[in-house]
Order: sequence, then C-alpha cells, then structure tokens
Amino acid sequence: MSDPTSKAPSTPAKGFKAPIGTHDVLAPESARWTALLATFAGIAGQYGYGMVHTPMFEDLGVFLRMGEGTDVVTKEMYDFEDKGGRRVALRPEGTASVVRAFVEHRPIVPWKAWYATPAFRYEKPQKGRYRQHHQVGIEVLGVDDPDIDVEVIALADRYLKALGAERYSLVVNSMGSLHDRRNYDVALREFLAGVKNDLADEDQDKVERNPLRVLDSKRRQTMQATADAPRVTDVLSTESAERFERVTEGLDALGIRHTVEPRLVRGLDYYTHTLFEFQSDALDSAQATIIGGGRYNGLAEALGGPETPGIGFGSGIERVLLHLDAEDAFPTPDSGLDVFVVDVTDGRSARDLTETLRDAGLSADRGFDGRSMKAQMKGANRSGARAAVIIGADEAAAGTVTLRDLRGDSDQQTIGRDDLVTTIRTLLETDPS
RNA sequence: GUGGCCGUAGCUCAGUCCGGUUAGAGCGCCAGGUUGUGGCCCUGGAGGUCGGGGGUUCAAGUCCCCUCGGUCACCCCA
Repeated sequence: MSDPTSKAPSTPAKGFKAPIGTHDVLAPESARWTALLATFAGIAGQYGYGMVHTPMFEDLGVFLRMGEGTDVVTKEMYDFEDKGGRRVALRPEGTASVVRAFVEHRPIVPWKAWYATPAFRYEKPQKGRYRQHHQVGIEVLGVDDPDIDVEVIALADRYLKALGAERYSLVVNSMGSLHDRRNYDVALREFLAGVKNDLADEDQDKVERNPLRVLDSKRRQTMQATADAPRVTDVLSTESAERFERVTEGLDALGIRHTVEPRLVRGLDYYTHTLFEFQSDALDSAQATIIGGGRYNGLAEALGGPETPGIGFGSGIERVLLHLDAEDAFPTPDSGLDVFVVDVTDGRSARDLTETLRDAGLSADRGFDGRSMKAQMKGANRSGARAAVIIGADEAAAGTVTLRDLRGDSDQQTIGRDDLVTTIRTLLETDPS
C-alpha cells in the first residue's frame, strides 16, 4: 500500500470485533427485526407500494445531488475509489438511490416504492446513531396532489401504531416551492444578520453557512433572539399556503394528531413543500427523530430525469426499536416452535421423526450429541416449543413416542408414531391447562 | 470532528479514591441431587492475559501516558 495514511489490517489477540459504529443482531432480538419488517411490508402493500431493491453503493454524484449544504453529503459520506477508478459511495439514505432508479427505468407514474436497507454515515457513533444503520421507507414519484402527502404521513403513523407505539408526536411544516424557499432564505438571512451578535456563540457561524439551522437551535439564547424571526409559513405564496392547508386539513380529517412547527427544518436540502418528523416522546435523547420525510419536487430533475414531483420518508429501525423499548412495546416474538424431539437412544429416531414432522408442516427442532435426557429436556424448554416428543428405550422398542405438553400442567401420553402429527395438531389448538 | 464520563467472567456489576498473598457476586452455562422427564430448589464445576500497548514502582485491576471501543453533549441526523 502506497497510501501512508492507510492502516494495516489488525490481528487482535482477542479476536475481531464489529467495526466502530456497527453492530450484530442475533436471535432472539433479530426476530423483532423480522416482525418489524413484516409489519412494514404489510402496511406498504396495503397502500399499494411495491418493494424496490437498489444497489448499496452508487456513483458519488447521485448522492451529491442531495445538496452541498448537507453534512450527510459533505462530511459523512462513506465514499471511495473502486479498483476501476470510479468514485462511488455507500448510500447514506434511501431516497437518492430510489429516485435514481426511477429516472433510469421510468416506471409509469404514480410510482409507489418501499424499501428496507442499510445506510452508512461516517460520523462519531453514539446510541441511536451508527455508521451503519438500517432504514425502512417509501417514496412516491409522479404525484403532486397534497392528498398523497397526507397518505404518506398516514402510512407512517399506521406503521408506528401497528408496532404498539403511542408516545410519539408528529410535527409538520412547509418549505413552499423552490421559489418560496429562496425568498425565505433571503428574508431569514437578512433578519439573522441583524441579530447575529445576540445569538449563542455556537450558533453564530451558522448564519451564513446554514441559516435554517439557526432556527432549530436548542440554545435558549438563540431561541430568544430569533423569537421574532420571519416564519416560512408567513412568506409562502398563496398557492403553497393553500397546498399546505390541504395537507393539515387531511391530517385532521384522518384523525392524525400533529403540530405545525414553522421552525422545523430538515437536513437534506432537496425538500420542498411538506416536511414532517415523527419524534419520540419516550426517548430522552438528542436522537429522538424516528421517522423523517418530506416532498422533494426538484430531485428527479437534478438526477437527470424529467421534472417529477416526489415525496417519501425514511425511518431508522434501530431508533424505532429503541423507542419501542422505552415504551415497553413490541416484545420479542416467541420462537414459534411447535415441537422439540428428545431421543435418548441412538438419535436415529430423532433424525427421521423430526424431518417427518417438518414434512407435515410443523416446526420442529431436536437435541443432538446424545446428551442426557435432562439436558435435552432443558433444551426443549429453552426452545420455546409447545411440546416435547420423547423417545426412550421403551418407545423405541414399542415403536411409540411420548408426547409431553411443555406448558401448564405438562400432561404426557404415549402414542403410536402414526398418530403423532394429528395428536400434536390437536394439542396446538388447546390452551395450556 | 470537539469536549465530558466509562471499559473487570457470556450478561449486569462490586473492587480502582488510600497500589500489596490464589480478582469476587448475581444471572446465564455445564454437571450432580433425581441411572426416563424441562420449568422451582440444593450442591459442585467451567469460564477472566481486569479493552490493548507502554511507563512509574520491590509490587499495578488500582497511579501516569498513548491507543481502541462504548456512552453523553455539541455538530448533524434515522
């Protein structure tokens, strides 16, 4: 390696660890992920979305279109040169790739797509903020109707409710058209220039760099100094204002509680018109945004496609799970195992019988390595199976099995092998005594 | 990227301030009590280069420096 800054691969004495800011998800926690994904897929399907898979890396330019004023693009991009000298980057979020795919394939509109994907950002990790995190999300291309904005938000809300979340709130805002947004930028810069010295020191340099960000500062001094700052909602064109009105009216009509927050801004600067965030009220942390989204009417064009309106949201799986933990909701699903086969003879019966049970559509696991009956029964208990099928010397000789209920009073019966599947089915339908 | 706190068995942690014989607990795991029966109980066992490296010292889990990782705030965001 000629690059003096590159580090040699390490060979730690205690073995390797997942890279900084990344993590492994093992069972049983992974079962929550599966269930969460199934929930999202089900709801997206209900709303007419089809799943889209796009590459995990793209030409760097695809992501640069997201905006140069954005940290996600300017300092957190996981970009590199591949062996062919191409400048590529691991995706930092879902939208840009999906819109790129739209522009490339031109599916008929309205195009409603959902995705589940890892996302990469080179930043200093902490809880709820990782170098590789995972998002589910949706995008709608080719619909300008504000009612789709309502539908997109409704889908997000339905998703959180389906997971059992309650303690969250929705804030919405409108950035107006690109034209409105430009006007507002001018008005805001003018205002901020006048009060710059009254802002908290840490916020002063944002006045030129990222004026919108001054407004969502959490510092009291800045909040006081900007109390009279112009609001986006005040400078919207009539058309933009009416559009936003239609969105909030729709949310009201559907009974989706929300607050209009004129100071809400979002990082990626492709947003126009509707902007929204679902924030956790249960997470005591700066990383409380569990869903973020909005409309991006200029993005398809910026990626070389026809002028196409778009709207969508992304939701961080880790953060949603953190939120659900804080609410004590969405428990880990149980294993769903029907039976566990315990064979204390030579294991041949377990080998054959377990597979027969699976042929019959049951979920079954078994003990291995000729462990003691006590050990295998512990395994059966741990597996979460409803019943244990026990084969000892007696059963092996008689061609029978003992079926033991692992719940309740743990009744057991010895039956012929031909009757096993039906008897298990009957047992599965009975409540534990 | 900046600053604070933390890092001891698989997990949660005590011990670190005031350095001193074989580093502890609970949970989990394994085995036995119960040579055909899990979940409760009892007994025993395995498991730790005290995140890693260097330094100070007769002596370092304990003090100092560096480094890696986690965490919190900022920045920013899912």
